[in-house]
Amino acid sequence: MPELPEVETIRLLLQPLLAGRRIVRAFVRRRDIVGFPAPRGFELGVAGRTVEELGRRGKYLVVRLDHGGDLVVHLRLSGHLEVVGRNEEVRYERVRFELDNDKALSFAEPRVLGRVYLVQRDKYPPELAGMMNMGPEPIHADFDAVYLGERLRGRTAPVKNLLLDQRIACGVGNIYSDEALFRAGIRPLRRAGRLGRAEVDRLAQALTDVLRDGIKWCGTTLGDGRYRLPEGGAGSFQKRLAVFGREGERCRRRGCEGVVRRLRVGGRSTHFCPVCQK
DNA sequence: CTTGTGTCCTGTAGGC
DNA sequence: TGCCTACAGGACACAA
Repeated sequence: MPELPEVETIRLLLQPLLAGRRIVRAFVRRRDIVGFPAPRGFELGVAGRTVEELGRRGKYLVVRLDHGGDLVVHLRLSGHLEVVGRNEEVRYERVRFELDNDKALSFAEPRVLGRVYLVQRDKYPPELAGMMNMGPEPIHADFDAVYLGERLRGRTAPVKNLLLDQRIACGVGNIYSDEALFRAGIRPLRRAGRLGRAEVDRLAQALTDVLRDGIKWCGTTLGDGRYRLPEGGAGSFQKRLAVFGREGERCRRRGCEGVVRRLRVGGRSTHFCPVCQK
């Protein structure tokens, strides 16, 4: 569910609630949610640590602890972080971190696909290889059309697939890839290596823009409301989606008669306007 | 190395 | 109402 803008929003809102707080102890309520180390070691390693600040890398949230520890969280499709009252119960809660102020940080994950890790900052284990091999952040300056062109050159896979590859551009998921392709006027099934220079330019810019817009509007809360802000509110980028989830509806571009179509690309539901995208 | 496909796990929506 | 299937914001392990 959460892509870069959602994780960044969570980071920004959680930061003031957690920074400087001590985690009194941790309860693992579902063992396979802990990616590293073993659940018992995770609980013991977290207990007593103080949160220094919150960081993010792609879709990973990094809670920096004192003594050089990083509590790394990946929300995958349905994970959710929330600060709640100490006695408040949370549905689908998998890990609970008791804080020193009668509140608790709750990690809920109905599908149990998300993971938490406790690692030393200078020594990430192989379980987090995906994070180590991640490409640049599309919202930063080291991501540009020259870089993207290099990575797409010679590739025959559909461009949509490569946008989802975190080694190329981290933080991009199913929603924002569709939206970026729409803004760039490129069909998702186009072979990545066949894009022209102007198209790559537009795509790089569109990725940067759409992720920044997503952050600006606090992310995308779809109908099921699975992504919520840590205080419970909703994001608002869903109101600005051009194609994602709009199959059969009219294209948003002024004067365009196109109807949004949906197809399956690399097993993922994919949306585009057949008029605006070539 | 690249690519496509299946799998992980659970809940929910929609068809019959 | 109840059963069954398909699908879901992600990432990997594979096979070809």
